[in-house]
Amino acid sequence: MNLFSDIRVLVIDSLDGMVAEGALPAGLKFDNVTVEPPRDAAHGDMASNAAMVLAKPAGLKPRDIAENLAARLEADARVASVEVAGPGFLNLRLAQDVWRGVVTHVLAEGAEFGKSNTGAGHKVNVEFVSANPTGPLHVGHTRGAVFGDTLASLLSFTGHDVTREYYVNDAGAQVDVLARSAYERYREACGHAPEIAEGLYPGDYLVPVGQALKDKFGEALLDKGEADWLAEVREFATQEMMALIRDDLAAIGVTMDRFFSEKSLYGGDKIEAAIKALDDAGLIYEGVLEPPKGKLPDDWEPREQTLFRSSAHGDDVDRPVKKSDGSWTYFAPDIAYHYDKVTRGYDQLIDILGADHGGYVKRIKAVVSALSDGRVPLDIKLTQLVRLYKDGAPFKMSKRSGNFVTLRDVVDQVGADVTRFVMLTRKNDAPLDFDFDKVAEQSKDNPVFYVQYAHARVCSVLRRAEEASVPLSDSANLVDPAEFALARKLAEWPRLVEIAAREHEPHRIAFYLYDLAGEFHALWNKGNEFPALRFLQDDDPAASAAKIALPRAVAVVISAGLGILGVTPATEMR
RNA sequence: GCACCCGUAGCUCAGCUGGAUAGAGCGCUGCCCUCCGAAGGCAGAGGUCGCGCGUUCGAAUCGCGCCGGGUGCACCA
Repeated sequence: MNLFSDIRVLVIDSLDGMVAEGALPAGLKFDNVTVEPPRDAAHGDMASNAAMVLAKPAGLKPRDIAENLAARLEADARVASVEVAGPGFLNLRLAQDVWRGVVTHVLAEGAEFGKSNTGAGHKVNVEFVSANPTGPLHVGHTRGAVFGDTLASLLSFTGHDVTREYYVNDAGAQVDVLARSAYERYREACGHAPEIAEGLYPGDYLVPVGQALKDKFGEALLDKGEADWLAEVREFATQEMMALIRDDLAAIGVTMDRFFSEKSLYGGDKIEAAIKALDDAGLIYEGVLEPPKGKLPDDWEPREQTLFRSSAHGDDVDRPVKKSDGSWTYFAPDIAYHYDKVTRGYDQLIDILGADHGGYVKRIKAVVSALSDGRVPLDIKLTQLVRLYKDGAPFKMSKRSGNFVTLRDVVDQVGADVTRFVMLTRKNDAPLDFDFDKVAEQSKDNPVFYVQYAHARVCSVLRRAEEASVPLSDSANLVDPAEFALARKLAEWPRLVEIAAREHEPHRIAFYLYDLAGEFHALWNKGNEFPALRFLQDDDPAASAAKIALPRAVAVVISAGLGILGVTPATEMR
């Protein structure tokens, strides 16, 4: 149930009625008619722009349309009053029983409230994290992990068939570097001093891998040349790293449905098939790229290469798929991977990348557009930097020394719930400050706490209600403006979910929950001043039951919202 | 030089397929516990929505051009 779309249906029906009676010309499109919560509560519960958007095509004055429409809307039992305001807004006030009904409805629906079937029959693939299997996940990956996982949950909530997928870059030069780094740790385990050359991965996390190699191979690899051990060590170390990464993901509650190996694209004809598909579309040719203007690399030389005409699908320039020596570029397996996704029958692809990969967006979109004939939309979401603060000062990370803050560090210090919520307190494309001290704080400055506290307060009330043998009733008794405001906020939940899912913006859930908690805390405190507004009415179980329905409904929605975010709702916070 | 992202209150940021007098938190000022959890709440001050054109009944939102900040820019993955 979405109260806003319900009322919009009422508006559209009324407009149809006007058409039937000749008050409006036939053939009007009502697509642009909206029913929304007004920014200013003084404008009522809902506002519609119907009269304004229809005035021109209908050749009528907005206010004339509005007044006719208003009279029709007022005939509906749900509508208490309608006023025509400003240039032709319709400001609706709904009957008090509608808001009481919202509470009842929320309680009846429980965790189902706000779910929708807008995504029914839609297969969506969300690819995220996809970090190189060369070490543990760090904070930047954490943001992408939380964002992707939450978006996936949100899309499930709206009925989509969602696949969470991780693309494993297990075929490039970086896994050779991993293998060499692990080999040094292996030598170390065998009693030799390791030589961690410049360019190798220095992190301690490879020490146990070295030990494991020794356990497996004994000292058999020591005398061999690199050519003889590289493949085996690479395979082993990559497996170990993926195990590490899976554990990291599990630590913040992320479970992938599928890990797609880049290596699996080689050897068969996967890449060849993908390139052929492009070729069949006339998008592959041999050519020489122009040097970039204004920034000429020192070693520029014209080279004839196999190129993908990505510029035909929105990219700025064409992109090489083969190097001048005939081997594939890194881009070629990316093409094959997205081709694979397209052929797996998804209706929508979503890639979540770090902002430093912004330069690849157009070419990948070009690939999907070309290979799906424009049928499969690809949305690429970039997640901006996470800036760490500790004791009020920026926390420096140095990749070169292997001294970076890992996902594990963060989760160990502040917990998965807090980490997840905080990662969504900014829009994905805005930089995020992550302050270890602020985030651990239990005060209203900390949005996670603020929302959790609201939920815990409801649970506290319910515990007391049980002690006082207050029966639970789904019928709410709302009288005060603060109570109606809260019910109104609850009614926005399904609409908010719909928008967040459509825009692929899970942060909206976090912001909504913060607002909802704010309305709840306001009402709670009003009970200090006006005892009649307290949820528990002394020695009056029936009155208490009617008052408790509203906070119970709040808890239902907070719980559902936090569920999408992957955060546990706290029942007490002592 | 080109592309993408960002520019909203002193600070950090929201802002709904374009809607009315642009919001929140922090900070600042002043208040509220014989009272369900004050780990909370209420009120006040504070803004040329970077700038300029344009589209529109209506622009923070859409288009174009500037200015400022970030990121990325040939066979490296």
